Order: sequence, then C-alpha cells, then structure tokens
Amino acid sequence: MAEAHDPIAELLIAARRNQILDAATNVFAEKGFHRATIKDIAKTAGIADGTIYTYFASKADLLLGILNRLNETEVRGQQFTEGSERDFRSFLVAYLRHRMSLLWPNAEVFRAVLPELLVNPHLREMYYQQVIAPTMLLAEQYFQTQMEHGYVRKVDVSLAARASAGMILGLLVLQLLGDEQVALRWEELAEVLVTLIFDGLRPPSSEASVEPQRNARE
Amino acid sequence: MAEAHDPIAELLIAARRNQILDAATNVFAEKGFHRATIKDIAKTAGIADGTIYTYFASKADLLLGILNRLNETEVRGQQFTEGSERDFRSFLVAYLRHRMSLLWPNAEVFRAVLPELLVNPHLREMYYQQVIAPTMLLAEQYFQTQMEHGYVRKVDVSLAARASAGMILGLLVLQLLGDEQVALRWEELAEVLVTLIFDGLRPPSSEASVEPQRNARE
Amino acid sequence: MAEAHDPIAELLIAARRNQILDAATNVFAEKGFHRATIKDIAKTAGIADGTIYTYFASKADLLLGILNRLNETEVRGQQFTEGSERDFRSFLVAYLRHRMSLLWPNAEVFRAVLPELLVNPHLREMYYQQVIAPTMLLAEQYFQTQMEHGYVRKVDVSLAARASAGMILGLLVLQLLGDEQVALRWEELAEVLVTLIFDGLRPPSSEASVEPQRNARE
Amino acid sequence: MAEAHDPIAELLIAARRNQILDAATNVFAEKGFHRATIKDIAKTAGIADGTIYTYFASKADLLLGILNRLNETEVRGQQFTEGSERDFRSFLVAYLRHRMSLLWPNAEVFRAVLPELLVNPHLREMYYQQVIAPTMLLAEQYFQTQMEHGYVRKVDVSLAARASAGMILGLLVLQLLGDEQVALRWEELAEVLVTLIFDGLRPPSSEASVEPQRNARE
DNA sequence: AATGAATGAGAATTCATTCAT
DNA sequence: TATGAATGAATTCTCATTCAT
Repeated sequence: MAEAHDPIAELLIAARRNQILDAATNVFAEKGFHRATIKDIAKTAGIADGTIYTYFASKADLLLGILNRLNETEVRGQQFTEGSERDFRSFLVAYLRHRMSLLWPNAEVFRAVLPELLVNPHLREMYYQQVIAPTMLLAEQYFQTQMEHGYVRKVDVSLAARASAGMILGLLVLQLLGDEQVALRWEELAEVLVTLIFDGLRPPSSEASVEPQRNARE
Repeated sequence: MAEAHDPIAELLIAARRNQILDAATNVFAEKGFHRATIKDIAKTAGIADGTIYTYFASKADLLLGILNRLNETEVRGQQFTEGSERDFRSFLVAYLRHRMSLLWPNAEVFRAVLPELLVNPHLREMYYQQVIAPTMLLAEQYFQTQMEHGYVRKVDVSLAARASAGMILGLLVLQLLGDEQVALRWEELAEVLVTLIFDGLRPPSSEASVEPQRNARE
Repeated sequence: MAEAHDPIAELLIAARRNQILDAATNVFAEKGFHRATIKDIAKTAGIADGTIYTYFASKADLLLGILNRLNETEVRGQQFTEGSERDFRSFLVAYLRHRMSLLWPNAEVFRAVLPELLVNPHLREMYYQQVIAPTMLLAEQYFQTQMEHGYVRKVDVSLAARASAGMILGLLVLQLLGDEQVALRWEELAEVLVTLIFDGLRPPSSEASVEPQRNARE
Repeated sequence: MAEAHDPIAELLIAARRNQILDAATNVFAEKGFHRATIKDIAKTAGIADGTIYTYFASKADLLLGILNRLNETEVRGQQFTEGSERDFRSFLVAYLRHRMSLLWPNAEVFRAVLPELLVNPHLREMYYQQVIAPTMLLAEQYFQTQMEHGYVRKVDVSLAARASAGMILGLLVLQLLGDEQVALRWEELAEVLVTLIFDGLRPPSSEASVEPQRNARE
C-alpha cells in the first residue's frame, strides 16, 4: 500500500495521498459519502480508479484519511494560552475568532465527514477519542483554572465547556444547513458570542441591585 | 398511493404510515440513510418490502415523511410565551429545559435525518425554509421585544438568535457524536446554559470594579 | 371464474369481459403488453385490479381473449364469394377494400397483440392455426379455382396467396411503424394493389410485342 | 463508457460491443425484449452482468445498438441500379432475391426488434426516419424514373412503393408468425412476386382482347 | 362479486474492488 | 506503479397475483 523508506518516494506518496484526499473531500462534501463514487474521486483527482487502492485500503479508509488530516490541524490549533483576567474578554474574542477562522473555511470538510461520523460507530468513537474528548478536557481545565482565579463565575466546568464548544459546533452545523447569516458574518459572531457567554444577556442595570453593569455593543 | 376519503380507511392509512416511519427512523438512525435498506425497514415494520411503496413513493420520500412528522412536533413547541423581566431568567431555564425535553428523546431522529440534510440540497432547503428560518425569526422577534423592554442587553438579535439556537443544536450534535455528559445531564444543562448566556461568565463583581466597560470592536 | 348458467348472468359476464378486453386492448396498444399493468387496465375499465381476475386467469389470458375476439371478426369476414372473370378485377378491388376496412380500424389491436405473437411461441402457434392457416387455405383454394377457370395467370397458388396476404399484412405493419401514406390513403390503396397484382406493372403494350408469355414456374 | 482513441483498444471495444449485441439479438429474438433479462444476455455473451453496462447505457440501448447495426446492413444494400426495360423483369427478380437474401437470415433480428418498434414511439420514430423513409424515397424515385421511361405502367408511385416494400415486410412477418412456406421457399418467392407485380395475375390474353386498358389513377 | 392493500419474487442498474496488462 | 475493464453482490423498485373484507 505504497510504503517506502526512500525519503523521496515517501514524499511522492504523501503528495499523492493528499491529492486523493483533497479530491475525496470535495466529492464527499458535494455528494455525501455514499453518493460519491470512487470513479468521481479518481476523476477529480485526475487518476485512474484503481490507483486509489494503491494508497487507501477502501472507500471508508478515505474518510479516515480526511479525518486524520483534520485532526492534525485541529490539535495544533488547540493551545489555550493563558490570558489574564484583565484582557480575558479580549482573549475570548480573539480565541473564538481564531477557532472560527480555522473551522469556517473547512466547513465543507465537515459536511463530508459529519454525516458518516453521526452514523458510523467506529468512526464516531475514533473521532470522539481523538478530537472531541481532548478538546473538552482542555476546555474544562481552562475553565477550572479561570474559576479558581476568580476570573469567571462559578459554574459546572464540564457542562460549560460543552456548552461553549457546542455553540461553535452548532453554528457550524447551522451554516451547513444553509444559514447565510452564520456563513457571512462569522467575524462579527465572535464578539456576539462573547457578549452572550461572558457578559451575559442580563442588562447591566438589572443586576444593579446586585451589581452595577453596563452594556456590550450597540 | 393509498389515499382514501373513507374516514376509517384514512385512520388505517395514517397508522400504517406511522408504523413505517417509526421503523424507518430507527433503521436510518442505526445505519444511516444509505446503509439502511428497504428490506431492513420493512422487516423492522413487520411488513413486506413492497408495502412500503404503497405508502411512500421512494426511499427518499421516507426521509421527507420523517422530517414532516418532526415539523409538526417542532412547530407546536415553538410558543415563546411572554415572560416578565423579574422571572425572565426562570422563564429561560424553563423554556430551554422544555425545548431540550422535546429534542433529546428525538435525538435519534436527528441522527437519521441530519446526515442527509447536510448532503442533500433539496432536503436541506426544505428543512431550512420550513423549520430553521421560522425558528430563527421567532427567536429574533423575541430577543427584539425583550431588548426594547430593557430586559436584555443590547445585542445583534440576528446573531444572538443563531448563537442561542446553535448552542442547543450543537449540544444535540455533541450528544450524537457520543458525548455522554450532554446525553445524561441534559436536565442540569438548562441551568448552566442560562448561567452562561444570561448571567454571563464574568464574575458578578468584576465588571463594575475591575474595568470601565469599553465596548468591543470598533 | 365467473361462469353461469343463468342466461342473464351470462350476459352480464360477457359484457364485463368485453369491457375488460376493450380496456386491455387500448392499454396494450398504447404501452405494449409488458409495460401495460393490470392497474392500468383496471383503471381504464373503471374497475378494481382484483376484479380482472374474476374474469381472466392471468394477464396473458387477456391477450388470448383479445385474440379470440379478433378471430371471430376475422373468420366471419373471410367469405371469398365467387366472381366471374369479367368483373374479377372489380371484385378484387372491392374485396381488398373490404378487408382493409375491417383491418385498418383495428390496427391498434394488432399493435397490442402482434409483439407478443412474434415472441410468444404458444400464442403464435395458436394464432397461426386458428387464423393464418385457414386464411391461407381459403386464398389458395380461391386462386386455384380462378386459375382453373383461366381467369388468372398460372402461378404457384401457395406462394401467391402468401404474397397477397403478406402485402396486406405488410402494409398494416408499415402503418403501425408510422407510415402516414398507408394510414391515410388506404381507400386508394386497394385500387393500386389491384393494378399491381392483377394488371401488373408491365406496360400494357410491352408484353405482347416484346416476349411471348412464359409462365411463372409450376 | 468505454471509448478509446487507442486504435487497438477501439478494436477490442467494437468486438465486445458486437459480442454483446449478438447475444442480445439472440435472447431478444427468443424471449422478446421484456422477458429477456440482462442476466440472460450476459450469460449468453459469456460475461458478467455489469460488463454490459460498460458498453451500453441501458437495456433499451441494446435495442438501439441492434437497430443501428441493422441500419448499416440495410443502407449498404439499397442500391437500386439501373436496369433497362428489356431485362427489367430479370432485374426485379434479381433485386428482390437479393433483398430477401439479406433480410431472411436476419429474420430473428426482426423478431427481436419489431415488437419494441411497434410499441416504443421513440424507437419507432427513429427507425422510420433512418430506415423506412429513405427506403420508400428510393423506391418512389426508382418507380418514377421507370414510369417516365415508359418501362412500367402509370401508377401512384408513393403507394406502389409502399405496396412493394410492404409485400416484402409482410412476408417477413408471415414467416415470423410461423409460416413455413415463406420461410423455406423464399428463393422461389422472388419469381412469384415478380409474376404478380410485374406481369400481373391477369391472364396474358385477357387484357388485350377482353377490355381496353383503363389506367389506375393518375 | 368487487375491492384494493399486501405480498414477495424478480429485474435493472450501480459501484467498490480486483487484477491482468 | 498506474490503468481501467471486468466482476457480481447488493439494492431499489415494480407489478402480477392473492385474499380478507
């Protein structure tokens, strides 16, 4: 299956694999995993059907390949750098914007893999263990630290992490379902999200009795 | 295709349709739309393959049927009743819990339809127009009203609505991807969500004392 | 299968059979035997699918039914009445016109049955024995008689009968294949046919002068 | 669908197509288009079911393929060469015998295609335009020329052409319907046909003596 | 007798995968 | 390695026929 120890050959192999995965991603996103045919993918990649099987064991293996490439990107982007309380809000905005800038252009990749992820237990488990669980852990730990420092309100970190991540995920799905606001205005979205989950919707004054507060954006 | 004007026959037809849709939902959820076969569905429903075609024009039509049944449930649940400022928070909690109580038990229905929704433009458009767009509109109007009454902070209603709905949707998807926290602790989730989006993560004291509100983005 | 000895019931049964055969003829002619469905035929006849099976054993039996009705018409029309030499030509014209007037309006019945006749050995055998063979025999005998009286040239009666009958059959098929001349001008056709097969294409003067008549095989 | 510009590959493709069409012709002729299954045809051709679809888009496309191969044979055979009056009769005999020698061995091909031709408007139209109409035109022109030279009696060329061609077609159909005379004695048939349509059935003496020639229509 | 829903065998077609070249 | 024709299992859908009402 096209392994090599010659470094030049290895490079060629990696390039060919990527070429095929690019094609597969596009075709899966456009037609869905099942309606996409190996012929489609081969044609898109500009190679013969059979050649795909030199680099991947099966059609399902293409999906794994896409998922694995995604992982690398994902994981690399997961540094929650420390942010002091003072600019925590700004950090959040920047962080969300950064995450979304990584995610949104890859939306179509999600369209390609999500359907199968939802329905294929093996793939799902793999993705959960390799991507979702670590992400949640990181987010939980971060919230925990912030909470301990008194930078954020007390809250169930496990659920808060899921709620926050879920919001991003949900917005992505909303976009994939055809929502144009989410698709077009994602740069503004970060700010709104922070207003929601950091400032809260409660009007600044209302808490007044409890605590004085004023407003985000207008 | 099994239409009738005799009311008794109509009842039988409706019952048979539901029987088939139930089976289809289960099988789609378990195997995904494409891996599910008509034979599977028929067997699950306890009828012959051909009988399905007396009630539905095609396999894809089954998906539409499921979607349409879902609509009815959805739409019926969409009343945002007024809530005064004083108990707005409680209203939110109750509302979210209600929505989730409707959604969570139907999670598997979403697993059945979401993959095709993501990948089938026709279905997607239909679902967007019939379910998502009206939901967003309602949410926007509600936020708008609340904002005008000063019950909530000023915020872009369109994006806020999407963020809120997206959070629910994202949590549902997270659950479908195998997250057990979201699946098991959904009753607590409502409270956490409200803490996040109504109270905000910002600690009660911080806003007033620590820094005079500068507004985000310029 | 709807037999009865009560004469009134028998009449009803015959009527219902004819109603169904009419419908079947139309639908077979329009769609061909195989593309025609029992549902089509039932709908055309204005009855329920199942009812057809009260009167006919199977779909193929409908074809037999059509063929049998056709036989009756055919056979009844087969009287070759004597015609003296003097008006033999006129007789031929009248006879051909008569045959065609019976056949042409039933062209669509032929479209319904001919395809199956060509391809179904059982049906074909039955039709040959019951319709074609007797027709040929009659024609042969007639030619024979005419020949013996010296009213027509000496010719192989068997082949001449086939050639004559084949001409009619061929013209019918030509019409069914879409030829509009044959369809529209069939009343003139009889005259032309007689000019061809009775007078011959040879110009009137040529035969006498050019060559003494040798007879066609014996 | 198996196109190639490499001439060797092209040869292989043409051979495979012919192999499949041969099988299809046999199976269609034996069972009729609808009762013939792709499995039958594949088995007869000695290949796998799916392979047929590498060369033909559908079962109906096989019929088109058969028809097109037929066209080539047909068209090639259509030369009406000039024949002087003296040997016009001989020419006719030779020509008819030639036509029949082309047609009769292909009778089973007609059994394969005629049923669908009769019942499938699209196919029928195509066949009429590509085969029947040109044939009729040629025959008409030929008759016209002969008439102008005084070699044949005055007659409506359009209908005469149809009658002549119809005679051949009808005899072919008669053979397909099981007539053995037509099948076995086709070499004698040519002579009889010419006796009929050139000499005419009218006994040699009768025309001159009994009545002055009235001409058929003008 | 009439109905028409239910049945399930059967057919066309698709497409992942193999393998000879 | 690359190719793409060949394979045949698997799937959707159709429809003649049955039978309970």
